[in-house]
Amino acid sequence: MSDSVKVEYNHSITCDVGVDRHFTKLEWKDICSGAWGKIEHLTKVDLNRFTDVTFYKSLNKLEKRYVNYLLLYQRIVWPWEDALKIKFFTLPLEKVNNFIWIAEKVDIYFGVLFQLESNIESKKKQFKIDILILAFRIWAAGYGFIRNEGRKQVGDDVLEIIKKVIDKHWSRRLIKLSIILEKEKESPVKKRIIARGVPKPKIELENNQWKILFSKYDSELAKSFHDFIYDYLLPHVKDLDMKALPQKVSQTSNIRTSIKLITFATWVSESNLLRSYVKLFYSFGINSPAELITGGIEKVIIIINRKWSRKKIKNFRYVLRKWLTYYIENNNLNLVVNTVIPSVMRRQSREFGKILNLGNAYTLIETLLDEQSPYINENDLLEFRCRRVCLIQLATGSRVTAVCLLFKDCITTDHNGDKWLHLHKTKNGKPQVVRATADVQNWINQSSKVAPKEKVYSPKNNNYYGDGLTDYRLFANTTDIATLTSNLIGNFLVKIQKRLWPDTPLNEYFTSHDFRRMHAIYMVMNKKSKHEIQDQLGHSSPNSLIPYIATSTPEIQQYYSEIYKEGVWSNVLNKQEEPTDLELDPLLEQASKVVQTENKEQFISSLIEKFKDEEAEFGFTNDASFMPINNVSAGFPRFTHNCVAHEMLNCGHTELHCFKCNYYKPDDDKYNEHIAEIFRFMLLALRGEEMAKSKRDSIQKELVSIRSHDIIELIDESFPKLLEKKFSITPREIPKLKKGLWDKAKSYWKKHKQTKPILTFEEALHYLKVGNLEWVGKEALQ
DNA sequence: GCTCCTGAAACGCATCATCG
DNA sequence: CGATGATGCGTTTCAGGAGC
Repeated sequence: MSDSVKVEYNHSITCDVGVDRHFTKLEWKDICSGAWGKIEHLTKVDLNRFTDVTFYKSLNKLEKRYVNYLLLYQRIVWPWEDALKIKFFTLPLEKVNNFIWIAEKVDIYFGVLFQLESNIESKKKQFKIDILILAFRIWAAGYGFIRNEGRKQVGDDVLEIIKKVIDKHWSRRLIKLSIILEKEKESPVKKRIIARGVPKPKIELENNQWKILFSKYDSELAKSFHDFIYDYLLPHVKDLDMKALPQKVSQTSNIRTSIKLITFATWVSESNLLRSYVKLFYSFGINSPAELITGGIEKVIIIINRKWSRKKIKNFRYVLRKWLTYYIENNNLNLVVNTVIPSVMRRQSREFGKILNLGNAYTLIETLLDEQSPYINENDLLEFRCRRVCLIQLATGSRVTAVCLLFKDCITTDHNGDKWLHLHKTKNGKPQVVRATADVQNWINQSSKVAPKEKVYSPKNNNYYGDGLTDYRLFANTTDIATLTSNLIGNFLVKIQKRLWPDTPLNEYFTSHDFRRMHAIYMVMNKKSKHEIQDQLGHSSPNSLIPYIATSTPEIQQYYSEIYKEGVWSNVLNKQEEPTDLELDPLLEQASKVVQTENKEQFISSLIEKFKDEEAEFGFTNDASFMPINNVSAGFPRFTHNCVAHEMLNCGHTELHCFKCNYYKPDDDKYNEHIAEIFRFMLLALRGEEMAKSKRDSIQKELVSIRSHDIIELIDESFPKLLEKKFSITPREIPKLKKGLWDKAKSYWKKHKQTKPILTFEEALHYLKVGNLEWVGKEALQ
């Protein structure tokens, strides 16, 4: 009888898994064959004792082996803390289905998990062992991977528990394991473990920031700013996921609802600004809207005008005007925004047109093109992807995010057989199509081979300007969970440039946007039409081209002048100038010698061809990486109320134009200030004359400088108009005053032209006052 | 003027390399 | 295998450039 039982036993169930009992002698013989006598006494001990690690440790080697087998057959279950630390001992894992299953899955998914190392057998072997160790540890805690394997199954909740308990050393294996389980339908796991937390929604971060602010600055003003940001501005954010909102947004009926929709990014930046202003105003002792409106803001503006950059001041005025509009309407105040925060009509000198070191650009491009460059690790998935993103950007002139978010099927073929690249996410919202050269097609093919296998979601309301879509993409970050971001491209570029030129300061490194600039320069040099360039760069306004062509080659200057003629510059200067009569400095002459190649389609190769021999001459040419467009850095404070011209009427382009304009109404008490401003223009005229003599002196920087004689003419016109009509000075006195001021300017120029040729407005005012020039003061005349 | 996006920098933590 | 220090990825914040 016992024989028949044995046969039956061996035949069907072999040995029960996951039951609360010891092994029988028969079972033991079957699974381990031997030494029953040495461990038989353990079968009399209560099973619960074996879940105690200290008890386990007190056992001898053979006795421990018995416990190991209890674990293998899940007769006992250890707590997570202990189970996840079990050292692996050679147990016949193949006897349990759970392990056979996972071993098979490792074979299947290794290539997916390690795309660039799928052929390395040793790595695969080691990885399999690691996963089996981990699987056994989880098993020891009572969990199997699929139904009917083990006491319970590993689900998403269990993975979270393991993640918390597991040793750091093992966490990355757990992550890989979770990816396998996620992909397998037999496993209840739905979501893999993510190494780093998913980026928090930006709205949550903003909420936290406001909370922190209120804990320190719980003022009426902070409350008002907060209400503006949340009650008024937030409902105007387009594509906002309303589930993410912290509370119901209250709609007040008397608020204008017809404002333009803004993006989430704009909302975030204005929220940021207002929070920083709460702190700023607090330091001025201003903590309520009332204090702000009744002179507070003016006090602050005077201080920040000295300290802050123009951009920052502009933001300050802009955002506060926006808030004030809301505040006035919301409280039915009888106030005009412009009187509280007047808009400044100060003429601003603009700086743009980054000068690229084309010699280094050549090196960088060559490195990126080199399939076996020692500077780039093609076996690193991230570097592999980043290299191709940069090249595609270079070849198409697209923006970095547009390339990072590309879909897998971004290339289409038209009826002529031409290939086109679809950039579905662009800055201006309109999808863009550009020609895909053979190079581009090649890079996209290579990328698609290691592209993420799953759809990748790109959230819209976070830091990275996503497209809000879940789709098959060409690129992704190292985990394939999230999209490649501009930040990662930036890191990549810094990394390889550190390897390329370790001694070069970081601020001279190329950024991803420089690829767009290089592309634009290339097109300009190849005499592409403006429309072609606009199309390629996806610009809708010709003005946007200026930053890309305000660099320094003759061809580029040609474009410069054409755009200039179209009147783009009319806001800055009034006199149209022909750049043809400008002297080229030696660098520019070099550039003019660059030979044109006709092969326009293969952009990269011809670009390299072009710069190869010019490397030495194309180094950084000066210390400034930005070219000042105009050498009058204006400083004269002029407010809107001074100009009573209709706002659509362009009242002039420099202060001098304003001074002679009939619509100009200066403040009576600002006579000295106006004289000081004219004084500055006199200095400028003198400087121009001097420069005309020494000619070649840095013509590049003076491309659009105001000619001396124009200035002198303007001074001649504005002097009588301003002084006679606005400040009621008799015509007889005016020539005397003018001559006096000219003399003063000339003597200043003689003395200080080497050390300080240009004065800011405030310096000029100070100089005139302290230099005993009472005779220019109005009081002196009376 | 108004809006959208890039880029620098700081931080925090995962991962790598190495060793006992 | 685990401890340790170094490296570097990814997140977050902020300033200001780019585009219309």
